[in-house]
Amino acid sequence: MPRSKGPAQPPAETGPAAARHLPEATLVRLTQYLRALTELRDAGRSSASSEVLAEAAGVNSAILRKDLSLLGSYGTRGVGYETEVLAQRITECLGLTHEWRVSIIGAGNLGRALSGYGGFRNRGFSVVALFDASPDLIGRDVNGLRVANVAFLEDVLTFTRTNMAVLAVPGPVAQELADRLVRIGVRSILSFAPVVLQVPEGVTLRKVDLATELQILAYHAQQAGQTGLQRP
Amino acid sequence: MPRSKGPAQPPAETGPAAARHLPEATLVRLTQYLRALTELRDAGRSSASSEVLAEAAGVNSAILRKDLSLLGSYGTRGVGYETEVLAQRITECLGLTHEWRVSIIGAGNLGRALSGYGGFRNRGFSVVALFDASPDLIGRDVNGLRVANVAFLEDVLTFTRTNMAVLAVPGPVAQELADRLVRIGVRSILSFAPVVLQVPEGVTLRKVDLATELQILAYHAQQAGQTGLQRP
DNA sequence: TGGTGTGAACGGATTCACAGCC
DNA sequence: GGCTGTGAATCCGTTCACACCA
Repeated sequence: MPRSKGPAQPPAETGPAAARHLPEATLVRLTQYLRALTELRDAGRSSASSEVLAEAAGVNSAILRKDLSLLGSYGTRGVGYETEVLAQRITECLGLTHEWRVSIIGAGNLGRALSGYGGFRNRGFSVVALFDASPDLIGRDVNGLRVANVAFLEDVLTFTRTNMAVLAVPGPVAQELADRLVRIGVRSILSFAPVVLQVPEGVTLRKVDLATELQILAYHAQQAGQTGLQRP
Repeated sequence: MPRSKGPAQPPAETGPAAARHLPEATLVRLTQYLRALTELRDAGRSSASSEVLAEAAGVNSAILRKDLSLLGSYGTRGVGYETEVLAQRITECLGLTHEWRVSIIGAGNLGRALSGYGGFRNRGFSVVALFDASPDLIGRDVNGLRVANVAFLEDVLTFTRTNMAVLAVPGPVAQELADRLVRIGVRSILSFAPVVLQVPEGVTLRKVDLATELQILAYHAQQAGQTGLQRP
């Protein structure tokens, strides 16, 4: 579509590239669309309308169309979106065609849970190493991985060509480990440690905080005056 | 709502209550301020400026002052905020003075990790039950809790007076369990299952999706052209 | 003087509504 | 007729800048 002006078209982009900068909120939803598309396709649907797809992804259809329009025109008016084509397009956009090699630092309960999480392998992520500092854990087999000594972190990250790391360690040692990760060249870190981490520009850090999640639930429950089980 | 105009002042609120409706983004930061305040207080600081506090919480000071102003005036001009007083105020606002009784559904790696997570107990959450469907797990002791049979979910939730639940179960059974939780009266659910869950109005559902987090990291890494370790 | 509290400006994201295409 | 794609309007959240106060 030869859009005249408006929100700055990427000037004559070749191929199906486009999508320079996707808003964070859109990114989150794209991953949901991707899952919904996979389910619909596996259920034998070759196409779906924005209404159906939005329902499956748990969002409203207006925002879905808006999001998808950022990737370019991949729907057919009067019909909908081809599940296969669109899934492929989103996969490309998210950078999931590349193989991501993930190391998990910390082989406690959480680290072990993550290393066995099936949702990773399905989506282009391989867990290539699992580290701990405890002699009780080092050398043990966890989900087919041998727990490595975190003293050799740098060597193993290099050897395994790790390009993404998950921090599942206690708060007090998290910053120190993040520093080591950054120094050896890891630029993408997901942290479960309940502390504020400082990383230099150019490193992407995401945080998941379990206590925060419960605290926010508590706020909403309190707001609604729900202090116990609410029989209907 | 008869909103007159402007940013709608709560008309003449009595007592230190106020704070009808805190924005979601503010809630997330309040939990960060709370942690930062606890650390500062434990380090012996009885007061801190917005600048210091923001630094400790990993945000900028303007948004911190804005957030805190929503709770009422708790700072002293020229001085800052009293750590003790402010921590108490935030604790109240978030509804953390009440005791929250959490049941965890699913005693796999993730469920076990969560049941042992120290960050909960410290913040007014007690894990009161842990469930699973597998005969291999039922009856086993995990972090001082006996794994209960999920067949008796309703009875145990009632007995333990559970008012918050965490779903750490495989996707395919998550909706069914969410339905049972809702039916028995649970109104606050945190789900780790990688599926879209439907819950009725009045039930607060939060989702943590590990695959989504990695996918978003992948996007940013790809944007920056980082496909391997980046030596400095 | 130093630092809070807050209107006002700004920017980003969501919703609305419909033109345009199949 | 049905559904996408998208301007316009709206809502929400952040940043700015400064009046005001201890």
